Amino acid sequence: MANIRDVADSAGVSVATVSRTLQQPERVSPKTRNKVMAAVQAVGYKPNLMAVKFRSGKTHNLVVLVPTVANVFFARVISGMQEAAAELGYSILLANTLGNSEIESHYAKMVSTSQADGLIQLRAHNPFDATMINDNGLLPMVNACEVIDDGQYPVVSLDNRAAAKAMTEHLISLGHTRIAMIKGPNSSPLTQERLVGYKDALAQANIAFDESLLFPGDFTLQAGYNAGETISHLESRPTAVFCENDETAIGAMQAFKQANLHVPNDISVAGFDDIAFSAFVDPPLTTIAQPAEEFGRTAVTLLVDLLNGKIRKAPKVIMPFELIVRESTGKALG
Amino acid sequence: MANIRDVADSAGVSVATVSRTLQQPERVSPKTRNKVMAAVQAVGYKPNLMAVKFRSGKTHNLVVLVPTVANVFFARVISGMQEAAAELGYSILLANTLGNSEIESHYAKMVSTSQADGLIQLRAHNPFDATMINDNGLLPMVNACEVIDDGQYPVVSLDNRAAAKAMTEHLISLGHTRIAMIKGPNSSPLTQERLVGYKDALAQANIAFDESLLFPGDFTLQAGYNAGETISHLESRPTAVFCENDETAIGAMQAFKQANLHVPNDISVAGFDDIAFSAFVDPPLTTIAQPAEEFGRTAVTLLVDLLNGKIRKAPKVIMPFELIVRESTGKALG
DNA sequence: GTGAAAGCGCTAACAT
DNA sequence: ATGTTAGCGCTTTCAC
Repeated sequence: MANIRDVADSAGVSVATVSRTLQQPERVSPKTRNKVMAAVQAVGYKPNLMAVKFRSGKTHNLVVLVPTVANVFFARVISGMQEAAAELGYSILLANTLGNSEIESHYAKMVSTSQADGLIQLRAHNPFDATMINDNGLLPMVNACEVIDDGQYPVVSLDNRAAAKAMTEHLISLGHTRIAMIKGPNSSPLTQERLVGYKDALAQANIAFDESLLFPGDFTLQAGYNAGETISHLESRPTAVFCENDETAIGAMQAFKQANLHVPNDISVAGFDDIAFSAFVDPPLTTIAQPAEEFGRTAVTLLVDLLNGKIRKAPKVIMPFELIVRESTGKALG
Repeated sequence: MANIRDVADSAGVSVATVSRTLQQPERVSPKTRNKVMAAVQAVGYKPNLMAVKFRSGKTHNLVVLVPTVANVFFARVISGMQEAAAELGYSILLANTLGNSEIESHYAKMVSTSQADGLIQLRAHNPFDATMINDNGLLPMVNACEVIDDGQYPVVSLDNRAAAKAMTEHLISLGHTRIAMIKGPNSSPLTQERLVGYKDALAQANIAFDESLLFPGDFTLQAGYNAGETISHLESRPTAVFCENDETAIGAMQAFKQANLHVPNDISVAGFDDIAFSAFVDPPLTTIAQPAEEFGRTAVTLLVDLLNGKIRKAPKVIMPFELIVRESTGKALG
């Protein structure tokens, strides 16, 4: 592989001039600039960016920790990140962590070992341990989607409480009073916040909160199906089910159908996220739309600002949500 | 940040000894080894891996070109890649190319500029252009899932022809003779091969091939819906539809339902890929299961072998498929 | 405007 | 078993 010295020799200039021509062309006379460019072509020079990154101390790599890329919502977030990163001249190092702290730790180490400039975490968990903390204390990280809101790191999140309240209000406005909730893992702050929003709406409508209407889940189709089956066989069945994501809702709907329950006549079902599939299931799913791609774009932009020292203290960005009413929710009958 | 020299000074040894202790501990006496490890702790040393990669000429990064991470099947492939890469000590640089040659080219350049050791392409398109070819000619690449089979690069694929034939035979065995096909983009070799398999099965059963039974698509839910709508309104409707992926099939089923067509009584629907959603739609989808994660693992393993010179000429790996019969396909009625 | 030269942090001969 | 030393390819003062 031709290196910068070969170009210099071929052009009859010094390596410094070649470097300048490539980095700050305006500081080189047009004449030598042409000579250099010709030499670059002639020897087929391609800069060794590993050397550049090493020398400059900037890798222009960003590590992204995703609980699972197989989640359609995260896939959209990642798309947004890719776009923003490309525009800003950064590359994304994607880590599929499966929520495993060890895997997270492994990738987080890339920041402390100068392989990446910063990190984006999509889970409410600090991936850095004591050995990774650098001299200044905090490593550059942005926390998005599911966040730890302790003011240490910039955060991009949804007002999950308000969104859950909006959905619950929608259900209540249709006459439902026994509204079940299929939840995410209790370890997830998302779940906590949404539960509060759900209770807010109940309280506002003077409906007593009933703990027995809460069902466990983990954001998967299967978990939704399992909860749906349980709910189908309940003696005093709720008339509506609010699921914490669309996969869960789709799984639950499937269970209801197999139990010969009609959605929404026998039971209304609502989801969260508005993934593409939700518009194409039968009946189309009522859900909360989140600007997934925007989440990604914002997280990257924030991280790059952080790296460039353009941010004083950890900002907190709240993204907007939208209630999407489709046909899986209807009036409470009977 | 403490560097290797600081550790050496602190331990009272040379930098070479520190390097050896970290890379090949067996070549250092236990006594100095302990001294060095203590010093590493004391000064909080974290090796600058950018320097290591630069110096060693091996980045241990692999670029992966994915048409879209939002595709559930690719998400599974990526999961498999992550796993294998982690085991082999490599990191994945994921590029969401949206099938755009310029974006592909941008990321492919990472290989020729020493930012990554090799590349995995999931689309039938050579991402390298003339400026990227290195002295030896070919850059290290493995082509998986949708492949260009010209013998230049290692390939991991499915026997799409046989799989499509198997599915068509299944439909024929149920008594169907008018079997429509909702296709992928014509530019995709996948589509060509599957069409051949479909024709194979028809010919074998002495059913005339009818070009008017072919409908365009692009692997999305929406395309499936559109084709499904068209098919619903046909005067002489096919009794079965073979879709080139599950998203397309799910979109089509939705259109059939809205046209009051019952699946499978009025029309059978089959997909391809066996994504998670397919078992949770109504009715559950008959499809072809592909070992997605294995695709990813195999591609990574092959690429690493290639990088280590363990491969002479481009191997061709054919992954197994499995026909999954669920309830979306049934006997041809009437 | 251009060149000479010093290193970034590390590995790998080569010596001892 | 350990130390010395020469770079890897590039950027960046500091001279001229």
